[in-house]
Amino acid sequence: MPKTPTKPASLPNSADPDNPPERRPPLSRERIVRAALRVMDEEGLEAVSMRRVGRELRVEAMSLYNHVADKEDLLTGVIETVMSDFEFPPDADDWKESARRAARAWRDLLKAHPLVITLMSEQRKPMTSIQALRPMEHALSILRTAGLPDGETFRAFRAFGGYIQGYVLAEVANMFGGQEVDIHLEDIARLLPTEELPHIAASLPHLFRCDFDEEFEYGLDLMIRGLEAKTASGSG
Amino acid sequence: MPKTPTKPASLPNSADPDNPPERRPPLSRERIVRAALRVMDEEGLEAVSMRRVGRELRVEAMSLYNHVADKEDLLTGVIETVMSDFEFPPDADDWKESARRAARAWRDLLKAHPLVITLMSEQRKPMTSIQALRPMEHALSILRTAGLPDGETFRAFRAFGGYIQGYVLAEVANMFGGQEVDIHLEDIARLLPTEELPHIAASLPHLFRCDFDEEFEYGLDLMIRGLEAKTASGSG
DNA sequence: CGTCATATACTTACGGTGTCAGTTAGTATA
DNA sequence: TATACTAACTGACACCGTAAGTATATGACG
Repeated sequence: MPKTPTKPASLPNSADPDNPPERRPPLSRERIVRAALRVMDEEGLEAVSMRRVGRELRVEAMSLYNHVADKEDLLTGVIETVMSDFEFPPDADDWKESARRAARAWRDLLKAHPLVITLMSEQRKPMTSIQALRPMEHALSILRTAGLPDGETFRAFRAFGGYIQGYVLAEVANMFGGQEVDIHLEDIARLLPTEELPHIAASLPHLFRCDFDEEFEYGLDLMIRGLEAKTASGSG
Repeated sequence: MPKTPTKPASLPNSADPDNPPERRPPLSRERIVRAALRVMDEEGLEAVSMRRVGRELRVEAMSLYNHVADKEDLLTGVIETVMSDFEFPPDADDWKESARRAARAWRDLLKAHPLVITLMSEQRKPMTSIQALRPMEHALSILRTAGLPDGETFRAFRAFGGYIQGYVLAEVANMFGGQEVDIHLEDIARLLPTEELPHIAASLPHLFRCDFDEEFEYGLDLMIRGLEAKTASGSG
């Protein structure tokens, strides 16, 4: 008996006296994307399925397709939404300080949703929405004030951007250790061929108890000093 | 008729006169991992399924489980295999040149298998196999010769490593454009709100026709100069 | 009121996924 | 020859993205 509507479920039923209307707010791309982001943050990237997002909104998976083209479109929306949450720090007098602030803000954003970086890595297409481009515009404007020749601004942006993304990726992915994997790393520390990998062995304590904030600043300093040296000595 | 063995298939049949033995080489973790790497390189990350890898080796998916614990283990193996293909460049007299060579080798490796970077981003666990650690050891040994104080070597490694990974990630993921997406980017160039994003608009030509090799060297130079400045002026 | 159009949510179904559990065949040893 | 072991295969389950079709609520217009 496939067609016995035992009850009209409890869906949008405008005239049902006993139970209240119980109208869910209407679906929208915004609500769907936010739900997907929530699921991603709380349960991981693998958990983000159309069915799971639908359940989050108490809706069947196929209903989502009224608002997003497909799953890839949904994930693109997630990236754009995260980008649009970028908090622009106030400009400082010194371009170096402005650059530092922007870099920190960028890192904070990526760390607030550690999986977007994997998402971007999977999508492999440039970000085109205006919200996603605004932080980039901000960064370019700062680098301009560093006195770079016209064609070099974008190079510097790529260099800084690369560093920030790469650093955070290594950080959140636990690529070279970190507090969260201490026990495991201490195990491998025991059976590490110390004579074959002496420098790694020597670095092990720094691998364990590293202050990521401090180390991030260190690399940032490297880039800024390098840029400074370059602008001082003319175009390299 | 589920149980009529019409033929013993053509599996390891030691005594079959008409058709030759046709013995496939025995399965092994190595062969499986290499097959997975091949599928990944040729058909993308999504294509790497147990069934697909099995088909590659003319074997059912479940047979792979005799040699790998699960899919994650297989993918870990892929990463380790790629790492073990790292080609150590000869050391130069100058540590700066050595660092440059190592950085290039690292980038070359990541670009040879552009999807391993996504893979590492997904795995989110440190690399522990000796092959995977050897390139890291090499990098650390170079940075030691730069005259860094003991505790700073690893920081510098993280900074350089972050830059390289991040740059290549942005490069292969087409995050900020590149030749492969020219047409698409030229489209968005037309409808870019130039007055709202002036610096991006000004950078568009560099976004289109950028020389990734050259830009990579630029950022590398930034880091090296920064490190130089730091070692010259004492511990920063 | 009736009726039609539109929008939006639901249902079904297909071929794919990872992998648990059970089966089979070929080989080495007792 | 009997036994044990290894390494392949088979079937099943619960999930996935999504094409195609169906049902219902709402608004427009008579």
